[in-house]
Amino acid sequence: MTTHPHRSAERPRSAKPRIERAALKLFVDAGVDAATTRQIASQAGVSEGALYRHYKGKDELALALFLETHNRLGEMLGDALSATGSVEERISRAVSAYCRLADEDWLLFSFHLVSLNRFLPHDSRREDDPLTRFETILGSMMALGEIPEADPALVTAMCLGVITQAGQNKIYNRLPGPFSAHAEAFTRAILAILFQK
Amino acid sequence: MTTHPHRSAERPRSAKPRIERAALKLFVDAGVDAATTRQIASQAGVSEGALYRHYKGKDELALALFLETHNRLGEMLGDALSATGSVEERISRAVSAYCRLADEDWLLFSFHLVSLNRFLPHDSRREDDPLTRFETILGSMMALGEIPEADPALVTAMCLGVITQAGQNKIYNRLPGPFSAHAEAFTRAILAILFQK
DNA sequence: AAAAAGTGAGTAAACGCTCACTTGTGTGCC
DNA sequence: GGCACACAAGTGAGCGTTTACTCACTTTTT
Repeated sequence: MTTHPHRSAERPRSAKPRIERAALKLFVDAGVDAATTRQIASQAGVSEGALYRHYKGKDELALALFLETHNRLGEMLGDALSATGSVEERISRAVSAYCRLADEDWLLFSFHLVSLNRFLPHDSRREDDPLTRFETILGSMMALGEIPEADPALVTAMCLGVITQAGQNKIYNRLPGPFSAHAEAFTRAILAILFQK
Repeated sequence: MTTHPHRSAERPRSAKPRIERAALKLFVDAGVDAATTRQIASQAGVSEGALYRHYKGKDELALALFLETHNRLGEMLGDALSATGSVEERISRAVSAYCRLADEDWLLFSFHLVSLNRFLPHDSRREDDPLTRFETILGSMMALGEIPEADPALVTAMCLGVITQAGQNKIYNRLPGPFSAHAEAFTRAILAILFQK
């Protein structure tokens, strides 16, 4: 009677979450390649073999953790940006949602940020990729005359850079406090880029 | 008589440059950890031992290649931003110099961009760090009333993000052409962020 | 002829992963 | 309810492979 199908998370029913947290921490601090399966198991307080009951291997574990954020980000951006409302409102909602996701689980989020280089090139321009989503929607905003015409790929990069670089700097401890604290500043900066001159 | 103190680069006097180019390519494509010394040597067309005549090991090689860009960037930003002229002129010069550096040796530049995560945390807030340089100068611009007051750390992140994310996207082949082609757009975006509202 | 650069087989260590085994957990049967 | 059973979860010593690096030696440069 210690385990039910819908038991809440009072006591760890399995080692899986602890393995994931330990892996995340090591992946962010040392990199996926440098973090060893032994370190992950040790940090999680389980044996090395336990990892392989839940994942085929270290790479699959890393990919799963990356996609957890990546896919949520893709959906979230799609929802927020294609909703109704003015451009200002839509951008503001997207930025807020992004920041909320970051604060909700900063470790998971920062792993996504630092490992984009590892996984994104393989993610060859999927339709539901956050970057592609943003670019597509900016393109349609331009076509509708809601924002000035420009190179969508370039504007996308510049707008997203406002937030991603802030995230990087937060990882380097150069930006204190919750990420959401800067949501309004991000929104205004992005709008300034979109409507510049 | 095939080698002089100031012989130009017609024929490789040593394997060092070829090792560096091979390492750069592998480091960018696969990551520093995943690239093996055997691969580097093979790609460079030399034996594995040759690497150790020029560097203590793989890590030192990677760090040297990183610092080559990092230090130049630090000097360059200091020069451009602390020069005379209007804010617009100084920002424009800094951006142009940054883009020129990128185009001059894109491989070396992109290695710097993708490996910031590996080396910057250890680079604990050096005075001549590009990021710190930019932040310091933005702070003094604010103190002089040249740009509106704001959190310098946050504004620095947002401004640099405009360029760094564009660089990342160029690495992912999402931005064709030379990096300098976007210098003017970068400058305008940064100025829009600085002078927003 | 001395020094620097290059060679490549060899080494010790570390890695991801396996597997025979033990432990824990929920289920059907009486 | 109690018990045997099936299966999922966890263990950790051990395996094969790969790795960064060394070193005695050869070649090239000055």
